[in-house]
Amino acid sequence: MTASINDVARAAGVSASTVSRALRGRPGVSGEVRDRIVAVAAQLGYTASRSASSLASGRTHTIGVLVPYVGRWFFGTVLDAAEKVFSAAGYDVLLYNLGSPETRKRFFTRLPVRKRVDAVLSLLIPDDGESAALRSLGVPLTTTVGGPRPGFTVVGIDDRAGAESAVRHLVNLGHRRIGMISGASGPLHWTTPIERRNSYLDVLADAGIEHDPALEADGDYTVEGGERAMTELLAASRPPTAVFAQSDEMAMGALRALRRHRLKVPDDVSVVGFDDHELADVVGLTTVAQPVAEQGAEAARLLLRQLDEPGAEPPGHVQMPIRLVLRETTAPPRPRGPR
Amino acid sequence: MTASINDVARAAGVSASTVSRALRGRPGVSGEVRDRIVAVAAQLGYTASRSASSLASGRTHTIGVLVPYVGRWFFGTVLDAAEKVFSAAGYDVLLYNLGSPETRKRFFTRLPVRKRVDAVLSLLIPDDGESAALRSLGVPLTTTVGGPRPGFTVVGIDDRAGAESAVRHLVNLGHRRIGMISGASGPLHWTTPIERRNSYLDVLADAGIEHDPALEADGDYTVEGGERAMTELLAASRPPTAVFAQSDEMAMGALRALRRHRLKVPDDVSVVGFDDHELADVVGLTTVAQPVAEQGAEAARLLLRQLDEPGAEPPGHVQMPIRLVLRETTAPPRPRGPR
DNA sequence: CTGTTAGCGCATTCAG
DNA sequence: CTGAATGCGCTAACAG
Repeated sequence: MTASINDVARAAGVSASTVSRALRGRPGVSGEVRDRIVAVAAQLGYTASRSASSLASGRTHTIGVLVPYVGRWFFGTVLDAAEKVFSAAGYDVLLYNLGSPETRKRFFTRLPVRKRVDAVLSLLIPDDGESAALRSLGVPLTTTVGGPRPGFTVVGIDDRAGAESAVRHLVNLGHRRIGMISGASGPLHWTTPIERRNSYLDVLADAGIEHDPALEADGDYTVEGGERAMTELLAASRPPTAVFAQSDEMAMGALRALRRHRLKVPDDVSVVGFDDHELADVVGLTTVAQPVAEQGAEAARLLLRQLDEPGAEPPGHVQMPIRLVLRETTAPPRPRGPR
Repeated sequence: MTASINDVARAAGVSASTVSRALRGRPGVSGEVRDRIVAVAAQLGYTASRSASSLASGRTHTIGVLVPYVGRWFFGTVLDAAEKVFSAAGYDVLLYNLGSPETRKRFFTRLPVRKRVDAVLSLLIPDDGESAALRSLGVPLTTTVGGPRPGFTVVGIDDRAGAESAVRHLVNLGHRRIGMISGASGPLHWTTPIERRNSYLDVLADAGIEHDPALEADGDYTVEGGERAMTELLAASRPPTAVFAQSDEMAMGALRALRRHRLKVPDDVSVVGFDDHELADVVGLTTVAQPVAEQGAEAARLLLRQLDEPGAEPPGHVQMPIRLVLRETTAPPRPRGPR
């Protein structure tokens, strides 16, 4: 079997406690003894068992990260950045991929992170029951999505301002029939699509444009969904001349649908997305950029700070900047004439 | 604090051992008592501490997953699928994002998974030293990349056949100046780019086409790298009329470079990628499709099987099918005339 | 500065 | 079928 702390203690001619202290850099060990212990440990390939040390100390040096879809660009990017911060600080990451309602439900009823993590970073928005479950863990909680929540530190963006800049851009170009592809049927309690929709409605109202329900479709936050939604919109009696997609993935699906219908972008239809996906530039997509990796990194940092300073009051809500990136999928509507 | 096994035992009027047996579905507990214990545990919100149970039993119910870049589509997709299989079987996932040489080195010297996982799934190719370190863990090992390795079960694709189908497709279209964008400067011991390059050379030789080193460039497996590489190729004295990119992300970067140079695809230059990225269809990219999520799921299943049947000899190497997907970025070269 | 003594919470003998 | 003891490997409190 692999070496235990007692093996190291014996080999170094000291007690187990001294080994423990020495290896964790705690004070109370003379330099000479410490060096010897470190050398012996290295030579034996000793690593402390996290299970045992967690059990004894109550600290796990592990962060639980909850993600709806690791395969999705947005979440993968946030996770990547957050993991780097955690691992640099000596923390391991326990990953929970909670995309389907069943896995999600199972997670929150069994709560496998109990007694297993020092903190939780949630990339999904917990509903009230789920929030309560998480709070019952008694560890710091942070999320990168949705609005402020009691008991959570949230790092996010101003969704309303982002959506507003997108829709206003289309209005300013002269569009009057502006469609929207939303991501409404996503996870429960996902307020993002609602916020973005509200902005959309506000801008239309502000511009004196009457809202047409036939110009809204659900794209489920996926490429395929975006394609379906765009196809739906094109089937309307008076199709839109511009579309705001609530995510770049849906916008790309919309582009695909438009291409299949032999419609030119932006000549026939303008499209604006949201996220600034790494491939948005490849397809020339105009979009609302948000600092995705930075949100993950910042959320991780805030969580670590709470671990370091248990007393301090954590920040409730941090907002990162967004900005509209103009590319080639938006232009003024066709002068007039029949489509 | 949160309930312990003794709290449950006391509340149910039984001993801790009975609680342990009942909750884990072990035989030796009467139905009536079992029901009572389950009810009490649920009511108290009891979950066994993984640390304690690992320490006592030696089993962690945790899988370590090593990933070079979680943010990349390929790895995110593999991870997503693998995690679902693991969690469905009751295993948690400890994620290690080992993109940079430093984090990678630290991981393999400190080996934080020691005594912490029941098995390891590596989405990166360990070099010899790293392989030895992993083998020293004494747990089943599986990887989804690279060729067969002693001590590992590997689930992958036939890289040579994949690259061959891509390059042969270009040759069959009539191209003679065929460039390649490879991903050579990736992680150490990453044999994939080498295999694919060998195929490229073989097909050229087979078609009687002389290999021109000026037609090869390194794209680092990223969109930006692909763009840079394509720009390089276009600067050659006799630029290629077709390009094989070793990944879709690099192919998309190449498309961007071509667009910036006002070159038409496929009229001026044909492009074929590798992977069948979820957005390949959006940009109409011809590519070699590989079953990405399936590889993750299959690798996870094989690992679980080894955990269930410790005696059985694990399969050494499983190959998944690839296929060429024809879209709109490939066509015969321009008839003749000056470019 | 160092060693000794107790658990951390659970799974696993072994008795009964 | 059930309970009492024992120890997993480590850290923390206490002595010295």
